[in-house]
Amino acid sequence: MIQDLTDNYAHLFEKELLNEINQVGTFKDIPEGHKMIEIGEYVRSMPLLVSGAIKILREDDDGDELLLYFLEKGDTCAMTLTCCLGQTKSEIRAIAETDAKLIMIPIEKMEEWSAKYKSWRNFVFESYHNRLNELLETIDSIAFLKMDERLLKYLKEKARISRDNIVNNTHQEIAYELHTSRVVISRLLKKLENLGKVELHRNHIVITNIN
Amino acid sequence: MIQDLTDNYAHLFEKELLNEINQVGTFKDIPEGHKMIEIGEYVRSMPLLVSGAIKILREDDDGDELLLYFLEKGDTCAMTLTCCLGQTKSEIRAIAETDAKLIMIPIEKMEEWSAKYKSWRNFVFESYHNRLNELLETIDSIAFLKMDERLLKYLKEKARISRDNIVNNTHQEIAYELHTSRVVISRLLKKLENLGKVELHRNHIVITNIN
DNA sequence: AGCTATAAGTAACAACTGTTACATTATTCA
DNA sequence: TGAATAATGTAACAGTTGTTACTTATAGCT
Repeated sequence: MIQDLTDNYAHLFEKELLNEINQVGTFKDIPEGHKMIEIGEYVRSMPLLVSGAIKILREDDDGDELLLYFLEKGDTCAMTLTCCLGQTKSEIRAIAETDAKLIMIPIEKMEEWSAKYKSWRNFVFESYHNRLNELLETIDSIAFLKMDERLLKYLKEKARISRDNIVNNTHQEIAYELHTSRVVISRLLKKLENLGKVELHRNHIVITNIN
Repeated sequence: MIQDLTDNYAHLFEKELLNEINQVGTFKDIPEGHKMIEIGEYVRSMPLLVSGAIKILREDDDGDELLLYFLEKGDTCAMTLTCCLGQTKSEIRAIAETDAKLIMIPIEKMEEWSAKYKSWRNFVFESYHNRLNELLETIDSIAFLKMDERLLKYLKEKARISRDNIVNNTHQEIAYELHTSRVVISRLLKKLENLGKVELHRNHIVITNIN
């Protein structure tokens, strides 16, 4: 675990804090698709993401989903932070987008380290900052873009995360995450294919032109 | 200023911190409509809202606006927090929705107080928490609601803030904040009037049925 | 190979939202 | 008062998105 810490967080935290993390943190391996947090749950520890990607989803009263953003290496879940600190229920669902490794920190340490380590405070503030900006990005997409632009942006983001320009999702799955219907996605994807931007296959889409 | 501090923040902060705020904070009176923060600006001090309401707006590349949420008594601007700490440009615009009073705290104190006072850290964390939840609410509205429902929600929120069930805006202004067109708003307002939910007048709307 | 389940393609239509154009009403101010 | 300006009402139409229904294609499995 020392190695993972060093690789990902050493530049952020002072040595003493790294040692503490190493002592009280527990390492976790999460398989792709695993549901890590469900809406309404209480969260008892804070994850530091070491590798992989986590997708964060919102749901409305009818059970309709919406993808908010992805967490990646070096990120932590600001929503979890607020849940831990405020002892409130989770407002979001977290699912492993890829296999992921993370370090879990018991919530008791949060307050202690915030008082003790400037680097920890900065990390927490920075996390909030990043998450606010992600949410603003999401709002921009929903409010200002049409569905075809949102779809393209979504595909590029997915391709970036999988690192091979392939999106391993069915049209139905994409429709869920963008909160629209399968037929709409199929229609728009076909247009994108005609424009030479993607190649459509069963269960996956190849992004041919990343720009 | 002591009085304002006591009324609004005394239950949050320890005595020593209140004294410090009183020493370094400067009191500001803001008239309705005043633009407090513009997108792209650097922010050099942090506002504690004592009375009134501030509206927080997002803008896209074409200059189209969208209302994100309102700040009210006891709130601070989490966006400003991140700007101050990270020395980054503002992602949002802030305009006084009503006359407002606030206390400005120089950013240098942020780090110092975060180390020194638990109550300050809690306040900052709580602010982030609240702002994240406001943004989630905003996302819910845009993503899951149709325009008529968004409009009704908007009117109720405005009425709550003005405390007299009157929304002092033109259809055009409402259209800007919801990022749609004047004609759409006029059309939907007329429907709401026919349903007995509002009374339409020139330059203002009376909410007759708050439920 | 042939059956089954799942994924994707497509047409037709409905609903909602956005746009243009113009009429009507209210307010301001010279 | 009367002209100019701003706000609202309304119709007609266009574009986008959502829905239904059905067809076709593909992968997995016996």
